[in-house]
Amino acid sequence: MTRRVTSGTPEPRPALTRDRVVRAAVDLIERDGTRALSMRAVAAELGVAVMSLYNHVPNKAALLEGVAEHVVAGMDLTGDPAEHWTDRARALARAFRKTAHDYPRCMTIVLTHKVDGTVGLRMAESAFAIAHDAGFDAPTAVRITRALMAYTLGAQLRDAGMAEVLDRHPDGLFAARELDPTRFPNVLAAGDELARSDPEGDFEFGLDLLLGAVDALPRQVT
Amino acid sequence: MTRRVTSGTPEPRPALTRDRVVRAAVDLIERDGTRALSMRAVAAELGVAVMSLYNHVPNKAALLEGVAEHVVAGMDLTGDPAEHWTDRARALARAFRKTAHDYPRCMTIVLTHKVDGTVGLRMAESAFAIAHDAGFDAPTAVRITRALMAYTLGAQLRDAGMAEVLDRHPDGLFAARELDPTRFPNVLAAGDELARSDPEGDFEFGLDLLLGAVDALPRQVT
DNA sequence: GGGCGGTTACGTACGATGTACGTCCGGCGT
DNA sequence: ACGCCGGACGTACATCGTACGTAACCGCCC
Repeated sequence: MTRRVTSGTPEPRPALTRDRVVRAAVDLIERDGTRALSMRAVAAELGVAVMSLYNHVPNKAALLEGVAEHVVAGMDLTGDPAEHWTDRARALARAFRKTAHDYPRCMTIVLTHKVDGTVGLRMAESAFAIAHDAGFDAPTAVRITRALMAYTLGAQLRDAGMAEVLDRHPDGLFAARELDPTRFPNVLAAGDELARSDPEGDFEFGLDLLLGAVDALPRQVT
Repeated sequence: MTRRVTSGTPEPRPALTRDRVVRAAVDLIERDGTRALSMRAVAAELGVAVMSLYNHVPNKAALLEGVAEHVVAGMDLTGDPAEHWTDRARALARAFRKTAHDYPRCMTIVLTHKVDGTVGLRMAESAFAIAHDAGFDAPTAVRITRALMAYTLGAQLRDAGMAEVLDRHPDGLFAARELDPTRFPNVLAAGDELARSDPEGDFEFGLDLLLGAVDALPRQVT
């Protein structure tokens, strides 16, 4: 069926590679959703037999892990050390948000599978460097980094869930449901204010609060 | 094989119910992990044929949804309105953390499947009531609520990932890996400080920062 | 009491999925 | 020249979710 590569005849098949497998998985996830990711689908995407994938990826879990790593590896974490540290932290968070915007479906993989490992290490390194340059001692810098990451991760998780729900019920969130006014007086009072969707604004609001509070913390005695 | 309930013979089978199905799923998840949850396993847990479950649950996704709802429904969200609003918010966040501690594996289901819907509504209602009582106008209260929920969710997500990684590599996080000192100078400098695991302390640290910052915000003109 | 319709438990069966295993082939070292 | 080894492939199987048809049981009306 499929011919092999021979020296004389240039083949359009560019040799299977772990990177190509991962990349195909990323494309497939972004196009058809995570639910549609199967080894067979990835193989079809590459025009390859299913079992050939296992020469480059031990199993599906590892493939997911590879997807997560690939996505975070694409983040631009470089910042200007001359800027105020809060601006550097903001830039870091926004870099995360940018790739979350570029790879929305893969990002949920990242959130659920790989808060740890080499993935988190890249972000942790950058964040920790910033906190350290800001003058905090190591224990405080660790806590600061963790708080900022928690907030950033959580905001992303919320936005992802919100987006998923929005395209499942294109009309407002509360149009379909009947809310018991005695159990939910405040959300009903808030009304369409809760339905308003401004993920970036919401994110920046909380980020400003958090960064402001951190910046007001006492520094290490030097 | 299995006899039916007849009026004369009292059977130990207490009638299949959606609630019993969901409860069995919760137990199974907490005992054997989310990976082990299958319709067949749930049926076996209840001593029931597989297809009988579908009389009470339309499909597996709905069962997961039921699990999430069950877990959040068990949260004690009652607070003392007389307390300072920041303490009420703290109590709310701690209530979430408590059920996260009681149902660690189910909580990841909640995080990934149900940030929205009735689940979130209960927390949103309580949180929004607190923010409203604190004197903020509706738009600000919404943003405050979202920021606090983002932080809480993110912290929980991080802790879950951390816990999972810790029991996969019982020895330290960095013992196994070789870290490139040129790429990760700061995390290496931090050393075992990063390996320290104090989820509650970390969580309270960030929560205090966030709540303090929010409390310093200007209130609605009344 | 005796059908009887609706509800619920059940068994069978099918398509899809992850992957273990054996085979085969092309290029490279000797 | 020849063996060998890594990678591509096909087959096969266990397991999954669930569509469908069947049968047992309930309460009800005559």
